[in-house]
Amino acid sequence: MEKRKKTKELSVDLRNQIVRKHEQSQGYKSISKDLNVPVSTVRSVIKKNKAHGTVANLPRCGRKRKIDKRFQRKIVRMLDKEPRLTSKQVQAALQSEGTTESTHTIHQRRNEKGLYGFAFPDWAYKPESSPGSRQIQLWHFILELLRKEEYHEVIAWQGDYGEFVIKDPDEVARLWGVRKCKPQMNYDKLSRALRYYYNKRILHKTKGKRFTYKFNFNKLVLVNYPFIDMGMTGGPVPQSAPPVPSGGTHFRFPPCTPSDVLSPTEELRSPTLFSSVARRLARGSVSDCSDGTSANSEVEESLSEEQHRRGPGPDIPAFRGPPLPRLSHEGIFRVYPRPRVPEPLSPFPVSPMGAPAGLLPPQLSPALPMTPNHMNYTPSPTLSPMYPGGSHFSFNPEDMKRYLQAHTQSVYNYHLSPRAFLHYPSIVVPQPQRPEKPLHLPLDESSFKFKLQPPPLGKKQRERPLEPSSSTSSSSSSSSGVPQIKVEPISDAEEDEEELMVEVTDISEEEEEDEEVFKAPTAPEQKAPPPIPPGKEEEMVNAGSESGRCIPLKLRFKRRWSEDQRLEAEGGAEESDKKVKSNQEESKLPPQPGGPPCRRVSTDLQRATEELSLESRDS
DNA sequence: GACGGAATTA
DNA sequence: TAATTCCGTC
Repeated sequence: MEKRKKTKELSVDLRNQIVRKHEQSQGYKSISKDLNVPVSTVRSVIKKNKAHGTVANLPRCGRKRKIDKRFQRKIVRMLDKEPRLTSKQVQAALQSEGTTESTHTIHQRRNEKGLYGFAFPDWAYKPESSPGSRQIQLWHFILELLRKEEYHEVIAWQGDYGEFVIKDPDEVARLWGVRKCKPQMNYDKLSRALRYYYNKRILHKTKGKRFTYKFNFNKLVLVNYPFIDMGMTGGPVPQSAPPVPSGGTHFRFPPCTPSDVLSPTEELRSPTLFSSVARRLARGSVSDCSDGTSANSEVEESLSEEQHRRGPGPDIPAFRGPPLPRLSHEGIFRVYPRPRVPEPLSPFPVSPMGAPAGLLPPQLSPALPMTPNHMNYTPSPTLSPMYPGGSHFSFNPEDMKRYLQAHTQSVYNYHLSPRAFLHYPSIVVPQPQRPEKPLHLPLDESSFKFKLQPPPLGKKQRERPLEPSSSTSSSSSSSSGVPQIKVEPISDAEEDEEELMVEVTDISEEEEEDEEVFKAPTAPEQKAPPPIPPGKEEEMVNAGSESGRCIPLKLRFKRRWSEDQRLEAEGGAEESDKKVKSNQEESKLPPQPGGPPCRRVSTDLQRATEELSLESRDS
């Protein structure tokens, strides 16, 4: 197993190197020589990588390449002059010079321009206005509307970073309906779709503001570019940094298997966390991309299935600690300065409406800085990751990197998930506004504070009587000083830390496995188990556990509760100490002080346990 | 209005 | 899989 992991890691690294070299137009043989790998490996790695859409389909070696290079230079020159040229415009220009080139190829050349190898996934190039296209995703459509000035009366950026307000819900819904060929579309339905984004962490609601939502650009970036290697350059990008990523873009090879997603190094940081994450990943990776052609999704996505069950984040309590002050945009701006430069690489092509052919905006038009980073961000209520003047959401990897780096600061401020950064262990998380109580990213397990939380109640559970275990905790919560699974109310101030809490919950929710941990080997069977009546399996487990040393979690809580009540009655001042002790002892010794020996199977006890369970359920 | 479950659809 | 549709609840 160990060995296998190592090989995997090595191969990922190797693959990255191969890809990078290939991106730098190095030939297969040369790569093979440099990296001491067979040419066939190089070929297969590159082939695989192309299949994932992460490497631009670079022209092959040989004569054809030279021709392509010529085209490329031409296109590049053209795009240098006018980055906002659409591929069609480039095509037209080339045609006027007697060269025919498909827009697809121009797209590719555009990708290769200056960054060699970072190709945006196909979805990003979907023609933005292809009426009737059912492929477009709502968030994409929203972004589209947001960047068009003509819709600013309908929907616009407003308030916080990434926050937008739907000024005319009916109109937005209508537009969405038109786009999706759903004439029956209305805001109610549209908003339902938006609400589904809460679980995916793409969007969340700005509480108290009508029709106001907020993008989690972090999530969008990670969903669509989960393999941008954040760690390779590190630190702020110098002011002189080129507007587009140059040769050294760090784009990881997309994982072929879930185990590739998390390198062993990452996993080592918190075996519990990461192995758990990896397990989930192994259950299936989800693509968040509209046409399924693009990069895989990442851990967060795999986690979201649980979040989905659990309900939206904001209702989940956050970690304890004082609310963190919001970072000013200026602060971020200062830390990561960046020249205003044209953005030729936006996945959102210039709208034909926004930039009619032949009437191209000046290079430094307000529409140009269109990256979702803070660098171009000047505090203003109307500003957004995308410049209001009909600009673009940039998936330029360097911008993504800066954006993410800047956002590590704002993780605490903008509802961004610290979990997202687990994928990028090398990222330096600036902590300029740390309170005394540091917010530990769960990289260091020992410093990670767990808070037990019951799973949130679904609608059904809310309506139905509580389960035995939860009724125990809820009944215990009525008496003070009693150990309990604490459910803390979330305040708006705490909301910012919500994500971390979710992280904790994600792990602690592995209930089945947690129970396994507490279980001792089952006692030898004494008699054939009677058929378990439906709905009584749990009781049977509880009862059965009495016969062995198997103490299910729920029963442990019950015992803790009665024990603590007893202690409380005695007025024990060293209660907490005892709790810890008893907790420790509990795991070693058979509990039930004064009760019958654990090994003796008492039918009375069984019955009592069953009754208790039933009672709890009924209450 | 906002939320989210459930069933359904493409 | 990403909505769409409907609807009960807060």
